[in-house]
Amino acid sequence: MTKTDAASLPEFDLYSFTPYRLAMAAQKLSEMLAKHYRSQFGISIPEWRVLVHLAHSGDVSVRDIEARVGMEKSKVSRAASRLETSGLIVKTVNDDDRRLIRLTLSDKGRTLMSELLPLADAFQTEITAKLGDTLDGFEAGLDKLLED
Amino acid sequence: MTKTDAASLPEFDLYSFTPYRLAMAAQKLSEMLAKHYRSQFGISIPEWRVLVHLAHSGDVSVRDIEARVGMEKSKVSRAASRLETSGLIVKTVNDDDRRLIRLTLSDKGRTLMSELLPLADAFQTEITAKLGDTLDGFEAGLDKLLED
DNA sequence: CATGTTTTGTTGCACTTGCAATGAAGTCAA
DNA sequence: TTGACTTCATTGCAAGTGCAACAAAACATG
Repeated sequence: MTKTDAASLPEFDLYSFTPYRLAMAAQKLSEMLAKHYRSQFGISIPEWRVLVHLAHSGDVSVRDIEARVGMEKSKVSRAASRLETSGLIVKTVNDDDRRLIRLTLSDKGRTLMSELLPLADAFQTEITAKLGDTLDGFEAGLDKLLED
Repeated sequence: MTKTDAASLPEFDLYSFTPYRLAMAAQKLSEMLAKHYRSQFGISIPEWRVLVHLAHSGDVSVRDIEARVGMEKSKVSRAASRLETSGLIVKTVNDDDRRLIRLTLSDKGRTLMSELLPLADAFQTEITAKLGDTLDGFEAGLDKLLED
C-alpha cells in the first residue's frame, strides 16, 4: 500500500471551474473600468460604487448602500468619509432618525458624475458588443446566480 | 442657463450594469466557496488558488502562478509563505535556474487537497444545477470576456 | 571576460479590509 | 419614565493588499 501520492489526487481543472472563471472575468472588467476612472479622477472602486448609487437613488444612508450594493458597512462608511474629504459628497444627519446619515452628492460630485456616467455607459456598450450573441444567455445566467 | 443639477445627470441603472452584476455574482460564489474551506481548513482564497494550481500542475514557480492565475506576484509569494508555514507546501530552489522557486505540495498538502477537491467539484455541480439551461450561454459569455 | 540589462522573488510602506467592539439613537413594554 | 433590546454608523486592530524598491541570479552584447 502506497502513501497518498500525486496520482491519488482527484482530477480537477481549475480553468473550467466556474467560480474561478467568474472571478477572473469580474476582475478583468473591474480593472478595465477602474483604470479609466482611477487614473482620471482618483476614485477607488468602493468610492465609485457609492457615487453611482447616490447618482441613481438620490439621498441614501450608509445602511441603504450596504444593503443594496452588498458592501460591508465599514467599507461604505470609509468610502463615504474619503468622498466627503474630497468634497464629492456631503454627510448630514437625518433629523427624523438621528442615527441615520444622509449622503448627498455635492455640486462637485454631481459634476464629476456627469462626466463619469457616460463613460460607464460607453463601457457597457463595449461589453455588450464583445458579448455579441451570447449577451442574453450570459445575462440570464447572471440572473440565476444572483437570485435569492 | 442652469448650473449642473440633479436632473442633468444621465440615466444610469447600476443594477443592470454588467460589470457590477458580474462582480456581485463572483463575490457571492467566492464567499460561498470560501465559507466551506476557510472555516473547515483555515485557508484563504489566495492560498486556495495556489493549492489548486499546484494540485493541477505539479511543481510550479511563483511566476507560473502569477501568469496563469492572474495574481500579483507578491500575493503569490506571501500566500506561498503562509502555506509553507502551515506545512502544506514545500519551497525549494530550482537548481537549473536558481532564481526560480519550486513550489510543491507536501504530503500534508496533498492529503488536504484530496479532501478539498471533491468539495470544489460538488460546488461546481451545485452551480451547474443552479444555472440549468442557461449554463451553456453563460459559459460562452465567460469565454468571450476572458479571451485575448 | 566584463558590464549593463532583464528576470525572479521578497520586502517595506502606506493603505484597505473584515470583524468585533463601541457609542449614540431609537423602540418597546411594563 | 425606566430599563432592556435593537439599529446605525464609526473605529481599533490585526491581517491582507498593491506598488515600488530591492537583491540575487541569469542573460546578452561588446
